[in-house]
Order: sequence, then C-alpha cells, then structure tokens
Amino acid sequence: MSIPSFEDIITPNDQTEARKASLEAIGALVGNVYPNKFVRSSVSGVEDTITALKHFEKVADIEARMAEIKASLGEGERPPAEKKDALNEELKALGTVSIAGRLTTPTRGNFVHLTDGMSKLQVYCNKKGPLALIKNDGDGTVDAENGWALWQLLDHGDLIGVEGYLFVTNTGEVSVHVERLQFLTKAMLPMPDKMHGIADPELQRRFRYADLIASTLQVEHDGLTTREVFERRAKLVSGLRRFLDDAGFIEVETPMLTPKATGAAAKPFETHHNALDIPLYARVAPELYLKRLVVGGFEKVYELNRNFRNEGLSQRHNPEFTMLEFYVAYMDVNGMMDLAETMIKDAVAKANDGSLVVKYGENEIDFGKFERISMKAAIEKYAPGVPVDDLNVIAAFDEHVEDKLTQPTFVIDYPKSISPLSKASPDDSSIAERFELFINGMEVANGFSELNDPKEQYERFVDQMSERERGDEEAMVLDEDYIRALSYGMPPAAGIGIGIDRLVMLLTNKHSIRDVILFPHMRPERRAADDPDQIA
RNA sequence: GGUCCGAUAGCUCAGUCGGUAGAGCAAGUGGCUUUUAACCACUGGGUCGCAGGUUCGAGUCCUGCUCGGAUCACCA
Repeated sequence: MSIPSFEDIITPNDQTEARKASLEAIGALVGNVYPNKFVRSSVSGVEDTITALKHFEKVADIEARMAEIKASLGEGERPPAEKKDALNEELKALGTVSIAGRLTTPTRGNFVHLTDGMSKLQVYCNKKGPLALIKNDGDGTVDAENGWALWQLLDHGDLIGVEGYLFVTNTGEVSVHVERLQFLTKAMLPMPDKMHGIADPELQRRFRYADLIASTLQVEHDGLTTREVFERRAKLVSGLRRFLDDAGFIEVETPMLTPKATGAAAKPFETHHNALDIPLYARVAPELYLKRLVVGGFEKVYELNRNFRNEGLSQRHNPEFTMLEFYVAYMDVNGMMDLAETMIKDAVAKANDGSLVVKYGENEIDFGKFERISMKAAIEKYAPGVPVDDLNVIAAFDEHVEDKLTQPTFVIDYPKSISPLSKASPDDSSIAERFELFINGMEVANGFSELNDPKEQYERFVDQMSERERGDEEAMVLDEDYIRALSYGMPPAAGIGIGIDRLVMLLTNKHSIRDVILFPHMRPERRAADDPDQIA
C-alpha cells in the first residue's frame, strides 16, 4: 500500500495548472497566499458577514426604497440619478465595510458577487482606481498600485476580503465599491457548473463540500438547495430540543459503545477493546440506558444522537441514523401519543416557516391532524377481506397497509409477541400498549408503555434468546444489568423513538435518506493505483 | 444478493445505421469596463469507466468486471 502523491489526489489538468500559475503570480504581489485571518468590520453592529449586512436594518431599508423606485419604472428603465445619489449619500455615511467571501463568478468585468454561503453581495472594482491591495505580510502593508493586477488574477471560487463603501448601482443593486482588496485563499479546483451545480447524486454525496458550494453558486435549482436542506434539518433538531428543554426534560448522553447490543431488533456493528480485551458493539438503541435513568429519578429524559445498525442500505436506511428517544415517568402510551403529536407539530412549524403542510412528491402531508387506528382496524380499512389472525397480522399490515398511510397516523395495538419491551394492554394480554407513527408509508416513530415488571421483562428476554437460538439474528439479547435496574423499581413510564432523518426527508421533499445526511456511507473511492487491472 | 438503467472534456450534456470526438459553461490570449446565468473574437482541452471479444473499422454491437442510481429481497 503506497502513500498516494499529491498529484494522485489532485490530478493536474489545464484548470489546476491555470490556477497554480495564478497562485504563483498572486504570491509575487501579496506575499503569503494563505494568510491567517481577515478582520471583518461591524458596521451592522455585529461582525459583517455578508448575511449580516444583507439583514442590517439600514441596508435593508435602502434596498426596500430602491425596490419602490424601481417598481415605478418601466421595463429596462434605470432609476433616476438624483434619487440614486440620495441613497448613496446615506450608504456612504455608514463608512468603510470590510467583508470576505468566495467569488461566485470569474472576475472578467468589474462586478462580481461574493458569497458567505448563505447570501451574496455584489462588489465593484474600477480599473481606473483608486484600487489598492493589502499585502499578506502581517503588517497589512498597502500597495496602492497593484489592486487591479490582483483583481485580474483572481479565479472563480477564490476567497478574498474587500474594504470599501456601500453604494447602489445604476440598476439599483446595493454593492461594495472596493478600495482595498486582500487575497485570502485560492480555489485550486474549478467550481461546479453554475447552472446545474453537481447533478450526479454520487458526486453530490461524495464531494458534499463542493455540493454545498454549488448551493450558493447555482443560478437555478428545483426545490431546496443542499444548503437549505441542512439548514432546515438544523431548525427541526433545535426546535425539538427547545420543546423538550422547555418541557422540563434533561438531555443525556449514554454509551455508544456497549458490551451488549440490545434495546432494538437489529444486527450490530462489532468492535474490540484492546485494553479490556472484550468485544464491544456500536449501540443499536439507547433505550435500556435511558430507562435505567428513569429508574434513577430522571423522570423526563431524552437523548438525540446516532444509532448504528449493521443492515442493508436503502432509500430509508443508513447504517448510522439519528434518533430522538425520550421517556416520561407516570405517563402511558396515550399520553405519549399526545405529547409526541404536540412536539412534532411544534418542531415542524419551526422548521417549515410556520406551516404544518408540506409537499412531498405528489402528496401533500398535513401535520395538522394525526389519525389513530388499531393495526387490525387498519387492515380491515385498507385491505378489506384479508384474513387477520394473530399469526399473520404483522405480515398483512406490512404488505397491505403500510404504504397507504400517507397522512400522519398512529397505528396502535401491536401484538405483544413482537414488542418485548412494552407493557401489555390492561384489556387484552396479547396486545402491547404500543404505537408506531407512519407518514408517507414510512415508519417515523415507535413508542410504548414501558414494561417495568423485572420478572416479566426477564421472561420476555428469555423468549427472545430462544428466538435467537432458532436463528433470528435480530432477536434481543438478555441484559442482566437492566433486569437489576428494573428491580429497583421503575415508575410507570412511556417512551418513544423518533427517526430524525426520516422526518427531515418529509420536511425537505427528499426521497433518499442519503440526501438528508451530510456524509452518508458510500463505498470507498478506489484510486487507479490500487486497482490491479490498471497497473501495467 | 436478483432485475433494470447509467458512466463521453474540470462541470452539465449531445453523439443518427458501426465509418475523422461535439456543444454550452469553466479555462487560456486579446478587447471591453455600472454589469445582473451566459459581453465580443480567437485558442487549448478526451485512455469515450476498466478488461477482453466480433469487425477492414467500435463511444456505438457482444461478454466479464468496477462504480453509481432505481427497484425487489433482506431490514424498522
């Protein structure tokens, strides 16, 4: 196994060679081509990122007034000079702004947009000057002669800092008139296609950084940009956290590496701890740890983090996925459905601009109302005539019902036999007090009244172990310590696990889980040098 | 793992019946310099995923492989 050369990784071509030549020429002008910092101004009261400036009251006001002026004009007509000049006086009074960003277009003309990833701001350089460059010599030495020379050496995608004053152009766009230009970092690779971005889903996922750059460079796109997908994901996650924190929950972190992979029916990833010389398993669920904490007196507790399951990949399955699990003491399954519904509505509204309705493919999903239906009633409703008995109820449900549950639906009354951690219904001992939430045919959440009788839990584990011996690799493993914990007395409690990635898919109209995970698992890249077929 | 589809310039894509490898963007040179995705002119850029086969001749047809996507199976 040889160490790849730099050229193995960044294969030279006409594009990289041109950028390398540009970088050398820039170095001759500015010195260090990888300076350590650029101090942005704070005209807007906070550090002037491009986004902060765009949202700055004064700038927004000028833009609004210019929009009004433009609205009164005919097609192609330009704003009258005296009105423009008046706005420019106001902008100039703000003084010098210093902003930094990535060039969204080549510097062919005098105008180019800089982006901070979220917003764009136009900057203007005049060949006739005055246009200086700031050297990267640590002292900020100003070279009054070579600003334009530097400008001409810049490439699409380079990162620069500019100092100048704000003004509105003849066409009415707020821009920065650059007086001093500082080179910050070179983009050695060409930018993605400005019209289409990165179209190949493999490359989007493998080169997520470039896909994210494309989000802000791209001129047109259908639906949300990749950047917007992950902004929405962040809003959902923070919305869920805020809801739970405000409701008095405590957030905890329980082990990711566990001596037993249990708490869910799934195949684990196995690893080995050298010092202890024991096998460890990446957790398949935090469930049993969280309930130990309920025993310990954390009556409202949640964990929002990754689970790992060593199973096939699909549009809806990634080997690691994010789950929100929480438990509430003294609550039963019905209380949990109420709570989950309230929480999901709250978080969806926060992430979806206040609306509870989302478009998903051909469907419109309304988070405003959640149906509740028993598993058997659902089969009778969606697959009338299909015989239902305790043996085939799950198979019949999977086959005939699941994909018909488009609107948010709590399916209740699961067979106890497939719910080894949940309490039986007081009315029917073969039924578990359990629900699953389905939206668009996808299982989004799973919850139940938690079994807290240590003896019965032990027996359920023993049943699971005999399932394992019959070859069911996913049957749960007995956890002796959990039985001990329950023996201290766990209050009656309800718990739930919510698949965050799937919820994000619904909110972003994405049909593959890999589009809502920044770095989904892919087969490793193969270099030509590793490929025996390609070695001459 | 099965089936189907795909892989052509840095990016997005065309390539007809098997007959000299194409466009737009990006890049280079020169011009222009208050523009709103693409200003004007010229130029360079290809192991057509990899390997083999059929053929006088393969981007195109056949076989195998690699990678990806869709779908089924498996799986929450």
